[in-house]
Amino acid sequence: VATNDKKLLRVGELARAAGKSVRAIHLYEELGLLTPVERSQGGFRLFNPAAVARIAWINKLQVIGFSLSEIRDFVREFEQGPSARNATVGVRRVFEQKLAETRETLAQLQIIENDLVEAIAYLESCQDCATGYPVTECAACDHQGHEVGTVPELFAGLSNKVRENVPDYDVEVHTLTSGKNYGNTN
Amino acid sequence: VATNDKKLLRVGELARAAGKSVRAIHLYEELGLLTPVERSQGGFRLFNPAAVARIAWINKLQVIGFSLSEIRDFVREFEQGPSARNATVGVRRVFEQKLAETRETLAQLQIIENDLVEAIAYLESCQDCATGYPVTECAACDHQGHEVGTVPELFAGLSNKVRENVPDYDVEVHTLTSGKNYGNTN
DNA sequence: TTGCTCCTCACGTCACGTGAGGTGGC
DNA sequence: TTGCTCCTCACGTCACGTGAGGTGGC
Repeated sequence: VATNDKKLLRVGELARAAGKSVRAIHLYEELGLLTPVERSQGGFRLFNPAAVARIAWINKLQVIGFSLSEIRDFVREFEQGPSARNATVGVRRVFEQKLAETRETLAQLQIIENDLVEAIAYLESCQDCATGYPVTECAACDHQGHEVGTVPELFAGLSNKVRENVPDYDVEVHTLTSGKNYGNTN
Repeated sequence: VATNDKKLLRVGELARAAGKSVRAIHLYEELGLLTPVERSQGGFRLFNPAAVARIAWINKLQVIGFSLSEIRDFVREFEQGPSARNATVGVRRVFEQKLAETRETLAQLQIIENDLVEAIAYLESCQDCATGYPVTECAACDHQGHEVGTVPELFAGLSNKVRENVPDYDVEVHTLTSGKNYGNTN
C-alpha cells in the first residue's frame, strides 16, 4: 500500500532506538506525551521516526526532575499560553530553576565520584594484605601503611556498627536536647 | 543510664540532621540498614549520633545506583567474606563498576546542563518578541534574529507535534478506524 | 505453519508519602 | 492540661517490570 508505511516504527523498534522499554512507551502514550501516528489493521502502533527524539526529550526532562505528569502539565500550560512571548517567560523561569538544581546534583555526583576514586585507591593497597585478618578489622585498619581514621568513608560504611552505643562518653546532661536547634524547613 | 541518653537522637532529630524523612528512616531500619541503639520507655527510637553519617553513606550508595536491598546484601556479603583481603577484592570490583556508571551519568548531566544554558539564552532573546504571536510558532521561530531549525531542543520539545504524520509524504489514506475491534476478548 | 512481534489487562515492585488512631514526655 | 513528637498499621503513588492469554504479519 503506502510507501510511507515503511518509514514508520513499530513500538519495539522505537523502544530499541530510544533505549526505553515498550512498557514505558505505552505509559507515555497513556499520559498523552507520545502518540502513534496511526495503527496498523492489526492494531499495531506505528510511530513517526521523530518519536525517537521525542523520547530523548522526555528523558532529559525526567533527569532534571520532572515527573511524567509534570511534563504533561508543562506542555499543556505552554500550549495554552496567551502569547508566545508570555509563555517563554514562564518556561525560562522553570529552566533557570532546573539549571540550579542540576548544578547541585552535579556537584554532589562529583563528590561521590571522588569518594569512589579514593576508596578504589585505598582498596588497591589491600591486595598485599595478609589473608588471615577478619573483615571486622577493616574499619580500623592499620596494616599496609594504613592509618586508623583514614579509611575512606565509602568503604568504612561497610563495617561500621551504628547500632553500638556511643563509645567513650560519660556525658553531661542537657546540652543537646535543649530543643533549640531545629532550623530546617526543607 | 541517664547521662548517656542525652546524646542520643530521636527519629525526628535524626531525620532533620540527615535530611531524610522519618518514614525513610523507619524503612532503613526495617531493611536492617540502620538500627536505633535503644528505645525509650515509651517506645521512642533513640539513635547514635553516628547514624547521621550512616544515612549519608546510604544516600551515596543510592545515588550511585544501589537499591536499598542491594545495599543490605552488599554489607552482608562483605561481612561474611572469608578474609578481609578477599572481601576487599569484591568491593573494589563493585566500586570500579559504579565509578564507570557514575561518570556516564555525569557526562549525561553535563550535556543537559548545556542544553539548559542554551535554552535559557535563547529564551532571553524572546523578551522583546511581539506580544501577538501564538505559541505554535515558537517551534519554527524566525523572529528576534532566530533562525528556523536552530531552536534549542529542550524548548522545541514543548511545541513539537510528533503525533503528526511524517511531513513531505503523501500518504495514501487507507481509512484508519474502519470499525475494527482490536482483539480483546475479556 | 512457524516464530517473532504486538495487543490489552492487571498485579508486582521500589522508595517512600500520607493519613488514621493512639500514646510519650516536658 | 496543652502541644509536640512519636508509635504502628496500612493504603497510596510514581515509573515502570512482568506475566497471562490472545492475535498480527512476513
